[in-house]
Amino acid sequence: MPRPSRPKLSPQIIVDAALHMVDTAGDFTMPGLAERLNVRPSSLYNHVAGRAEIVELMRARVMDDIHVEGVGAEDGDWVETVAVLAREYRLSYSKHPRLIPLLTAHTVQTDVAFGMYNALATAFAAGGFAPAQVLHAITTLDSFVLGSALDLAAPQEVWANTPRANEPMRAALAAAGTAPHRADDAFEFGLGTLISGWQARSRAV
Amino acid sequence: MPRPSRPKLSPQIIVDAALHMVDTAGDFTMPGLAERLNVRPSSLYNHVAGRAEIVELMRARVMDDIHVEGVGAEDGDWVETVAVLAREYRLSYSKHPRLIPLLTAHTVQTDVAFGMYNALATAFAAGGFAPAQVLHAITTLDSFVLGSALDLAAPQEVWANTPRANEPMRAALAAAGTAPHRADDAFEFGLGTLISGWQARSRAV
DNA sequence: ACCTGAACACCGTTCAAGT
DNA sequence: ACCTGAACACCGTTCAAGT
Repeated sequence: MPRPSRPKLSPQIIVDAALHMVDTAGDFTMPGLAERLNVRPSSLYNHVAGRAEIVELMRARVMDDIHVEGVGAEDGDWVETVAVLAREYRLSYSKHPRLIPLLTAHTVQTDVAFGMYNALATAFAAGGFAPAQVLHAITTLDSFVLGSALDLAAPQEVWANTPRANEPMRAALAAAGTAPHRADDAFEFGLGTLISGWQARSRAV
Repeated sequence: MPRPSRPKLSPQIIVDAALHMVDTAGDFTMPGLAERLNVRPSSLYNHVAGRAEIVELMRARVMDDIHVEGVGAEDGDWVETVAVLAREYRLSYSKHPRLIPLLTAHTVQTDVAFGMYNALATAFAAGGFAPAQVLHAITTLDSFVLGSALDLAAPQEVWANTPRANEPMRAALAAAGTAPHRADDAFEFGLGTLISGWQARSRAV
């Protein structure tokens, strides 16, 4: 069968399949992708430039998943706006935790996330931060969310049975347990810490 | 020349060369490594298990570079201790920024960094945090430092000429400029934010 | 326009053969 | 003990050939 009346492939279809492979296997290859789509590897190149472009399309997919509409108008609470955006940002990552390591391979800062950056800038400016501080605050949140997302992809029993922990560390590990939402709790705690810090610095101005 | 009286290779030598390749080229391959060491690729396997182990050895090299001795004894200021450790932690990453993406590929939490985790646990416990919060605080710092390190590997003109920025964002970008230490400033700002937040929560207990 | 088959350069790894 | 050469399976990509 040389060519069906309707194409068997599209960027859309390819990205879906690649994302599924990453979710289940932690990575993807062009031959593996082709097999999954019942196609020869060379066929993929009729729709995407190559492997790198597929990664970028997955990045865009995740970023587009972030909802910013409506959040954080002029109606006041900049702290709440930042918190909502941060959670939304991380939530979109958490849907495909194993994708994150692939995305950090190049750190190509596409402008896909600009909707969120704009919303954050508005919120921090409303909080009274100077322009230079606004960018730093956004960068801080960005670093924290990305780092937290990497934590999601880590194996569950990260710090299990560890003989080399001292007393405070051992107590901390015992208290945290291996709760399935340990990473979630840690994220909320960290976000709370950042917000407390921003509030303190906002008042200090 | 089949075999010299003294070995031409060692894990030490291999890691040095790999690190140099990553620093200059952003990545390394087994053939490239071998060529640089004037050796055939298969020779490498007499000293390391494979490519993955080389990556782990580079990770260990970076982590061992962190100095924790002496810092944060019982002598009081837990905030200062945390700040020193965070800077030390990030400094060791910043010496090989292009290595970070390779390290995040697996997020293997080796216990190489346990000296620092222990020191952090002691400091946060001294700050009055409950055991469960201690682990969350450490995780927060870990995420933030790792995310910041990735920022270091990013290209310089990250947010250059961007038409889609709104007014607050544009002002922020203009204020920050493309200072060579923009990432450094952002890190210090973020660390300050976290510390303010921890202090606020410490007092609140 | 889009799928295929064959080909290429490259990679990571293994292993018997050498000294 | 340690380097080599040959070999293997696999990968990403190209491109002329088909319809």
